[in-house]
Amino acid sequence: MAVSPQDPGGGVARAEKLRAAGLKATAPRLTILEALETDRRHPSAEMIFESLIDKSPSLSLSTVYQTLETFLQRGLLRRIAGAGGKLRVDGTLQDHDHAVCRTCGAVFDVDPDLIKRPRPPASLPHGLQVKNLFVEYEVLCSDCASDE
Amino acid sequence: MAVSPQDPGGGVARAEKLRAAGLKATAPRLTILEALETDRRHPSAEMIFESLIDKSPSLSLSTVYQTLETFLQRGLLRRIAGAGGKLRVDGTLQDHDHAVCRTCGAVFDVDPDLIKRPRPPASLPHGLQVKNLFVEYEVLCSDCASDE
DNA sequence: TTAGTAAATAGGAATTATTCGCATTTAGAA
DNA sequence: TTCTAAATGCGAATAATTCCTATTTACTAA
Ligand SMILES: [Mn+2]
Ligand SMILES: [Mn+2]
Ligand SMILES: [Zn+2]
Ligand SMILES: [Zn+2]
Repeated sequence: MAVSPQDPGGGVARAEKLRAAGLKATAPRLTILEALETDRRHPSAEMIFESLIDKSPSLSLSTVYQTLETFLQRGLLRRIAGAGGKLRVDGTLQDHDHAVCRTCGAVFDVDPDLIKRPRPPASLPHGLQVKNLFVEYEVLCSDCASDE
Repeated sequence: MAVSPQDPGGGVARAEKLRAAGLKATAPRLTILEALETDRRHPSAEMIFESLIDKSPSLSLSTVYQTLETFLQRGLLRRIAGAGGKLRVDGTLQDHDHAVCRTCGAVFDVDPDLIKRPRPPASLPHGLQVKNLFVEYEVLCSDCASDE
């Protein structure tokens, strides 16, 4: 993560991050992790694949899917419900919310301090254990606002 | 909606509801609307189709999809992002939140008064017009909590 | 170093969810 | 009743994701 003179590009740090999560530091995982750290689009699996295929011609889309799933399970990543329900991911683990354009599905980051977020109860009726509370804004982005 | 002695089953009221929304009161729409009023599962298109196919053997799945889309556009319905992002719908327009089991995808209603919901700003940076604010609980349901 | 081994990958096939195209039917208007 | 735009049913098409499995690879421990 931190880029030092001894580790240009942060590759060693990434490898350690993977091992710390109990994962082998393989080439596909390292490239995907790097993409996640730099890609601010809240990309889909396909978007990640497309962004890497030139540099890593042997990468396969199904590896991207698998890797994202693995990363999600290890908490290296969070999933966003993009418009239409397709998988979008966010490599930024810092606390923040999302705004999704109801028309084009674009995802925007929202400062979490913009609203005072409610503190969720630890459990709900029917024995539901609360793991997380999400706040999502349904918005109309400026592009989509024009033609409507 | 109201079931009177003059309208057993509420069929006439439903037909009026459709016409009031500018839609033809067709047989598929009437059955789907009824299903939506009574099905508390937050069903998918397929679930609705399955629940109706015996009573309406000529109903087609693509009509269910189309009808849901139409109802969504007219505000007769709301869409929920079920687990994995598949389409789930909620015929209950009353204000309430949802809890989605991270493991099995089951959807539960949550009393909106459980937390004090933040009031969203009318707009966000980048010219985003806020249309709606959703609060969603990510939970572990009691079934899924046992085997984990 | 050098095997040995379990884990991970590539690539294609399969599955699932959803959408599309179009010929036929139908609700509601006239 | 007749007419017509709108809605439906059906199958084909597409898109997203998952599955299968032979091959490769990262780490282990000798
Ligand atoms: Mn984000
Ligand atoms: Mn509900
Ligand atoms: Zn937009
Ligand atoms: Zn569950």
